[in-house]
Amino acid sequence: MPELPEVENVARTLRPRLVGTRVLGVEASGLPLRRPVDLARLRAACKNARVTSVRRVGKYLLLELSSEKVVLAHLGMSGRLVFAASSEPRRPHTHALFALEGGLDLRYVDPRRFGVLRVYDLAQLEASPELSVLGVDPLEDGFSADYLHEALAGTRRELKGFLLDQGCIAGLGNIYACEAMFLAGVAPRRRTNRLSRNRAVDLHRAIRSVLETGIANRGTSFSDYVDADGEAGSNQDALWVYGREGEPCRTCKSLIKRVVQGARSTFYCPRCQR
DNA sequence: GCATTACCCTGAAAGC
DNA sequence: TGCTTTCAGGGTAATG
Repeated sequence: MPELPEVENVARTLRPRLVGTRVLGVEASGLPLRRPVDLARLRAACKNARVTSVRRVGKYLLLELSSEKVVLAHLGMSGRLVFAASSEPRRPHTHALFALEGGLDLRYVDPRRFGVLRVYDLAQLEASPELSVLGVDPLEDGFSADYLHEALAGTRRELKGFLLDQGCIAGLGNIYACEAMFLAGVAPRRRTNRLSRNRAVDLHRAIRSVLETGIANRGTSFSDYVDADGEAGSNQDALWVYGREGEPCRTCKSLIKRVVQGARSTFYCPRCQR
């Protein structure tokens, strides 16, 4: 389940082999992802264009091209963007394939098809329906303790729902939201407007910390996630609460609890988080 | 404005 | 063993 750290690692592993490389052609399975894939538009944007940069915004990957177009990709729940030799057989659920010069492919594989693959004009990217609604990226300078405190104070939602809202903070998903709440010592059902400035400072620090740790550990690989080189991450071994229902808290030994909020599981320590 | 629910989808795990 | 059911969840839309 790719969240910000996993997408960041995909971007980092794509860059060395992708930037400066020419795309020779594009193929697609014809099956829709979360939205249909417009193969004609992809081909027109990519054919004989060079990749000029690979960026990440929230959970979105952006491949900028010399054609002044941008390929926007979201990996959904089970999506992978991986390199493969063009001679290598295609794995099942390969929904897009970018043939690169040098005999290499970049392949988009997504069994559950919750992902997104679209093309935008570079000049219109920021106004796209995907990016225009995003809040601040938590690794960017704009994500300060002040920003977070103000955003928390401006609503009275439950904290967990706030953290998952990409319009507030772009890039947190279920795993890192749970981990950040644990590190900050805040209960998932706490109303955001009831959090003091000190608690906001703690939460800000915790969000940065769990994301940076996730990146350093090359992502959390529970089932599907691998980077562009096909390598799994190790952050699943460093989690405090996520997926640990009924197991002892690593800090106080209380049993980790699970509740459902907005149809998503939330894991927390009832003693450490208040 | 916000919470809840359904939906999209497939593979893994659980249940029988 | 083998079949069926349940569950997982990111984002969106509909509903209350």
